[in-house]
Amino acid sequence: MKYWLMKSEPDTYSIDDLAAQPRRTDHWDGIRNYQARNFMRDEMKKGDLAFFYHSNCSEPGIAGIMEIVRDAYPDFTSWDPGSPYHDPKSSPDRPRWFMVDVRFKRKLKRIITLRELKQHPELGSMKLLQRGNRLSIMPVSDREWRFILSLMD
DNA sequence: GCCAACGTTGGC
DNA sequence: GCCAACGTTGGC
Repeated sequence: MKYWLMKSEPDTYSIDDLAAQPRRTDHWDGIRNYQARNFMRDEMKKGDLAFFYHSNCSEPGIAGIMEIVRDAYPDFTSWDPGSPYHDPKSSPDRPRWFMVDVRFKRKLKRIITLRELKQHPELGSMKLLQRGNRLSIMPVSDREWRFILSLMD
């Protein structure tokens, strides 16, 4: 079982939006970066856990935890001309982009902000904190996962 | 809104 | 295959 961090802009889709879905489950669409896609398609598996990270907002940070409940499958928004995520190079026959299904597990008692994460040397090698990092889906090590959760104690 | 850092595109 | 131009991400 692996751990992940997945970013979303809360103005577009927040952890509360996920929690409000039927069965608290939704598909994670719109990933249009190859590295993020490859993580999702090749390594992410049903049963994995992920931090829901709020990005590009007033308080960037980890807002909660969700579970991957379906392995990657083609992102159908990629061939929907009406979708903001439309990619003319993707089709049902030759899907270029993929998504997984995620289920809300819980919100953290408080948001663990990016600013706070940066203050811990234990997290120095975390991908999220690397210079210029723009990946929207990235692995989190077991140690980092446990350490981050311990910050709330 | 600014802008650094990056990824992608496309001419050559 | 190179690389300039462009578009996007995301913190601040």
